[in-house]
Amino acid sequence: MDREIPFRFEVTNSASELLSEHSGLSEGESSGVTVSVAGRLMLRRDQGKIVFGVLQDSTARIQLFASEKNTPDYEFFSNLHLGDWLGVTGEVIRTKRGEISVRVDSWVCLAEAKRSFPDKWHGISDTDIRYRQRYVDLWVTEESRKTFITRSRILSFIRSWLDSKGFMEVETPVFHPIPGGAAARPFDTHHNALDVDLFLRIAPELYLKRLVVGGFEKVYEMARVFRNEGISTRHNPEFTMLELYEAYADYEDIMRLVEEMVSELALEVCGSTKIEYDGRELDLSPPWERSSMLDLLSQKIDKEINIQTPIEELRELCKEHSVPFEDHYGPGKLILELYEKTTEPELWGPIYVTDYPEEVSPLSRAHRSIPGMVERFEAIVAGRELCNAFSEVIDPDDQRSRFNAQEKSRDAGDEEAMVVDEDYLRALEYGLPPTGGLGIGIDRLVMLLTDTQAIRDVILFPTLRPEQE
RNA sequence: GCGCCUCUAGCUCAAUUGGCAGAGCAACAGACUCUUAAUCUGCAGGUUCUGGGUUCAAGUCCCAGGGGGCGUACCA
Repeated sequence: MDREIPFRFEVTNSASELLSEHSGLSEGESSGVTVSVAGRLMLRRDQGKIVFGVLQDSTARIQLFASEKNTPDYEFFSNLHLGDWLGVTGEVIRTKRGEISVRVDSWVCLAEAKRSFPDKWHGISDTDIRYRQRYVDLWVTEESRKTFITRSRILSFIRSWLDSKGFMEVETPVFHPIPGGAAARPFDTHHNALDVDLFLRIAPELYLKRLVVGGFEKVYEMARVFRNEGISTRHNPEFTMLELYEAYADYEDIMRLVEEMVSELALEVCGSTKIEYDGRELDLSPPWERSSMLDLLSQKIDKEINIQTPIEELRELCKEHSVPFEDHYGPGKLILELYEKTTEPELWGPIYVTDYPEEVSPLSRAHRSIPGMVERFEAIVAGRELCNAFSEVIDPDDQRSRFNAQEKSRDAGDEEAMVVDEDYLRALEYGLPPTGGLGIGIDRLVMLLTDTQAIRDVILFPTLRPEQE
């Protein structure tokens, strides 16, 4: 059946518009209104001289009513395949059985489905097919479509929210000569004309702070970042991170910003600041609880710990709580490991865990009153780390010695330790004002607000091993 | 990386202690003028992920490989 496919089709209404605009029709009544809709044929019920179809567009499903009497090429119409794209023009009616329908007074095939669609009742249960053939999944898995619509709404809400607060969206390089701004293993690549090795960014942080040096006082980027690490329900090698920097602000300002933004976001996309994740309740309304990491840890292991605690004692505690560690770990790293293995897993949140050891936070400014610690916080929401933020290091000499300390641990075997970035130090030498910075994992935020358990469910095309012939 | 589980028709799933590989939907050919996953009749559809092995006989048991899932490690 070779049917000519037109180059365009004029749609007058979406399915959901038709359903709401004609909800007043009574059974068997015709509206007198002629409309044009387009979409995919998802169901077909052949009755002989009449046939019912269900047309789905991006908004809803609406029934088509075709009859031998009204519908041109009726034979062809009743032989359409599930999955075929149609453009239909006709009067809006309500059938005798009460279904709002478009009577097929004229129609055109807009694309033929040459492969048969999945089982119309069961859909696709094989997650591999769902991820690899997302173009089919989106049609047959309602939750999947909803999740990605919500993701889009989340992104546009965040953008307009930040814009309204005077933030400016910027784009910084994806290719980095030096991977920086986070502790992670990068992907590497090569530019032929320049003959230089480059890395895909693991974070946009250092470029964004250069922009604050440049005078853009409030900047943010929705940054796709790349980390060459394992894949799991919570990790995809490429993911989206929101980073923002605000001049003249400290980490407490950022805490207020995060709780305000996230709670308003929840209200917008979930209709409430009280949501449910994985069957558990979560109240996102501000203010969120705050507690220092040392307090939480000390309380958990029932022993007063601080950065002055002797390293032998910390090592003993690690052994005691079966937390693995390596010899080159300093007190700060040992404390962080202890906290992450013993305390963090039991937090549900939302809670701000504040003040981290300087040793594990090379870009965070020294705490104004606690020696050896920095002004940094992570928000734990639904038991997971939602964001990481701090008062930024602004002093170039301080930053240099932090980088040097990172170099040392790199030499000691830490492959993820940061590398000295001379140009970044040069930027700081021109002067960075007090600045608060934030990074939020957008994919995990979407998981939180869509109550999904796998990061693959919120990424349209997650990283998979390529199919083999 | 490591551990456990899994792979049967386009899709969703069966197949007893090892004994002729099946059903529903989709497709194909028909019937039917108000259906709602329509229904009914008929027909067709397979390298049971791949390669070895054990056996009279393997979808089923063993070995190796591949895909996928979950957990764990690294991490956000």
